[in-house]
Order: sequence, then structure tokens, then C-alpha cells
Amino acid sequence: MAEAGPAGGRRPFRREGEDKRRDDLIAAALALVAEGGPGAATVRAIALRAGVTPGLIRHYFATKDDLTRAAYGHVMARMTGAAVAAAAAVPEDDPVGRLAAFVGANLRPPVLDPRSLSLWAAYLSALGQDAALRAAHEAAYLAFRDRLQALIAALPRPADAARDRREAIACNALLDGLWIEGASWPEGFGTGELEEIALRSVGRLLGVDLGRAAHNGMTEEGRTR
Amino acid sequence: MAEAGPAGGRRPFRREGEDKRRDDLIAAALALVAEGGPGAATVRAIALRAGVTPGLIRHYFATKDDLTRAAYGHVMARMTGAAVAAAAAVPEDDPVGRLAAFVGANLRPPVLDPRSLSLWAAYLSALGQDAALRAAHEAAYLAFRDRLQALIAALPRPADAARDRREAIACNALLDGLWIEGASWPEGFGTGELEEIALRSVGRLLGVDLGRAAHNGMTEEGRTR
DNA sequence: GGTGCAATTATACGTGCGTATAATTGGGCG
DNA sequence: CGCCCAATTATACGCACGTATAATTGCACC
Repeated sequence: MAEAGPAGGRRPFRREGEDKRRDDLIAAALALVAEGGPGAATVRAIALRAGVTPGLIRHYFATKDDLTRAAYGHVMARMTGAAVAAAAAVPEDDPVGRLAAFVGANLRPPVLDPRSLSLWAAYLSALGQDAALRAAHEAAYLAFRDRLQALIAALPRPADAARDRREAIACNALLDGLWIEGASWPEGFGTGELEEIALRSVGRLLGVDLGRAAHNGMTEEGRTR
Repeated sequence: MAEAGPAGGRRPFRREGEDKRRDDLIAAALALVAEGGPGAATVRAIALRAGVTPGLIRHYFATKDDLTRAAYGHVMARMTGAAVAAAAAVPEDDPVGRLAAFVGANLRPPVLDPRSLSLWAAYLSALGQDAALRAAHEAAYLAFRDRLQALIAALPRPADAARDRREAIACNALLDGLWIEGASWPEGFGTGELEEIALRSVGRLLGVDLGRAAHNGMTEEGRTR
């Protein structure tokens, strides 16, 4: 533990690229918020976690709120990324399977995770006080919903944009809600129960059967534990 | 502004019943969290808002976290109360209407409200750090869901408890999600759009038509603005 | 109408916060 | 190899926080 104090000499350091340091600081801040809530992400704690001294934060971010805002984009991207990737892994000529993969991925780890919920909720609670954050939230929400709407529009049935919009809003809400419930009370549901409910419900909302297609993407891990 | 300082003499005060003071302090804390996030509810700010001095808080709550936990029950009760009342206002012999009233009330003011969202999210983000809070959350969630499941079970169709549980989970999630979306981005949806989507979607999930019955509870205000 | 006690105020203490700024040092470049 | 500048550390300041405790005062009761 010869790390903390300037016992003897000054702490040695390595110079890093600007991007690396910014990413490290953002990652440290997110980890702290996820673990201990917004209050845990103090400048000093972030620096310690990132392996630098507090002063350096102000070298890369003019203010702590700047860091906070920068971190928000990363949160949203990470959360939607997994589901989008899962859908993209299914062949394009199987729209029902793609949708099922997308739905299922949102209700399994690593997306379904108490840490992510803490993080997401922390930012959500700050929405009312920060216009920039509100804009970022709106953009992230729309990006996710548009992706979902595209999957819905690709289903083999008559085209109807207004209907697709309504159904995308509803399915998005359903996924959000199930995700929150599962992440905030993991013991409250059986293994795979939420995923099954999601597939069934989304299918009923859209008038398609996602159950069959789902077994493609349903992982062994999800079942055996 | 002869209120703050002890300019001249000591601040006069009235003695109040224990319940009144506790309620005032809780209300003040909730208002502050709703307006400025968790960080805004400091001991000093709460006392100022409640019209007392900071020291008094420790007379009624051993620690600030005690106050926080006490406040959480109030939040949840207030949020579910409106919808439950709306359902109870519909005659018992109209189960479809009751469900429609319950659904609709959740997606209209005063339940659909950015302030309430901030409050709810703030507590949600603290779930991972406080076991007592987690227990309260679980109880509140279950109370709401059980109420919803009771409304679903009362629908005129064959009884099936397992199906009702699944559908209550799904409908609860749908309502949660739509509520979050509407409260976090009010400009993103047309007037009454979310309520309409909710009625349509819940109806489809359950295989009943809530649209007809809904026009009982659908208010003029909701339509005309 | 005084007396007693709990409700309330006032003041103080230590800690940790975000921010500011000066002192150092790593490492690329000539 | 030595120079120079940006990356990094170190230190300090002022403020607000939660908590502790002593001094006051409203008010119910006899």
C-alpha cells in the first residue's frame, strides 16, 4: 500500500492518451454510482478508482457535472447495445426470430442486472434538474424504440405505420417494466419466468407467436441454473 | 424575513403533536427530493421547508436515513392510492369498467407526473444500498400487483390463477413502463395517447375490450386541451 | 399562577465535498 | 542528450453536510 501518501517522494505516474483517461474516469464513475448510488461518485472516489489523483479529473472535465453528463451516454449505449446485438445475430430472413431474440436479451443478464437498474434510476431521478440530461434521455429512448419499431415493421403482415408506432410504444413499455421488476426484485420471479412472460405478451400485443422462435436464442445458462 | 436569524431574541415556536411534526418533516423531504433530487433533501433544507430548525429533526428521527425510510412508504402509498380509488369508484358489477378505470388513472395526472417520477427513481436508485428500503419496495410492488390481479381475476371468463399471475405481471410492467415514458418525456406523446395505448394493450393482453368501458372514466379535460 | 418537563431552538464540531492553483515529472522531439 | 510542455500530483480553501449537545420556552397540570 505504498500508493496513497507521498511518503518519501511524489507518486510516480504514466502519461496516457486523452481518450483512455476520459474513458477510465467515466467507467470509474459509473461503477461507483451503480454500487453506492449517486452520492458515492465523489471526485475523490472516482479518482481513486481510476488510479489517478483527484486533481486530474479537472484536467479532463471542467466540472463534475460534465463528467456526469458524459457518463450518461455510455450507460444508455451499453444497455441498448446488448439487445440490438442479439437481434442482429439472427438471420435477416427470420423477422419473428429477430424480434424474439431482442425481447429475450432484454430480460436476461447482463442486461437484467440490479447494478444497471441503480445506474439507470440514478440518472432518471436527475432528469428534472438537468436539461442536457433530459435531451440525452430522450435520444436514447427514441433510439431504442425506433429499433424495436423497425423489428415490428419487419414482421410478415400488412404495413401500418401508425399501428407500428403504437405497438412499439407499448412493447417498449412492457420491456422496460419487466426489466425493472426483474432487476429490482430478482428473487420474486422464477428462472426465465420474466423472459417467458415477455415473449408471450409481446406476441399477444402484436398478434404473432414468439414462443417457437424464441427457443433459438434461449440460452442453456438461462435454464440450468 | 425576520425568520432566519436570532436577531434580538430566540425564534418563537408552537408545540405540535408528534404525528403532525413527523408528517410535516416527511412531506418536506419528499417535496425536496421531487424538486431537486436526493441531494437536495439535506437536514437543513428539510427543516427550513417544514418551518422548524434542523435540530428538531433529530428529535423525531434518530438519523437522517430513518427519515428517508419513513418517507418511502408515503411515496408508494400516495402513488398507488389514486389508481385504487379510481377503480373503487366504478360499480362492482362492472369488472371491465373497473379495470379500465384503474388503468386509465395510472396514465393521467396526478399519477402521471414528472415530480413523482423523480421521487420514485430516486428511491429506486437507492435500493441496492438499503435492505429496509428493498423490503418496502417489494411490499409496495406486490400490493399494487395484487390489486391489479384481483381486478383481472374478476373479469367474466374462466378462472385460472396461474394465468392471472402472469397477466398481472405483464400488465403491471406495461403500466409501469408507460408511466415512466410519459412522465420522463411529456412532450413525446399526444394528449391521451398513452392512456389510449394502455387501454388497448391491456385489453389485448387479457382478451377483453377496455375501449368501450373506458369512456366512462375518460375525462373531458383529458380530451379538450 | 407557579412548576416541571418535553418540545424546540441555538451553537458548535468534525468530516468530506467540489474547486482552485502551484509544484513536479514523464516522455516525445530536435 | 537535454529541452520543453503537457500530463499529473500535491496542497489548500471555503462551504455544506450530518451529528451532538446545551440552553430556552411553550404549555399542560395541579
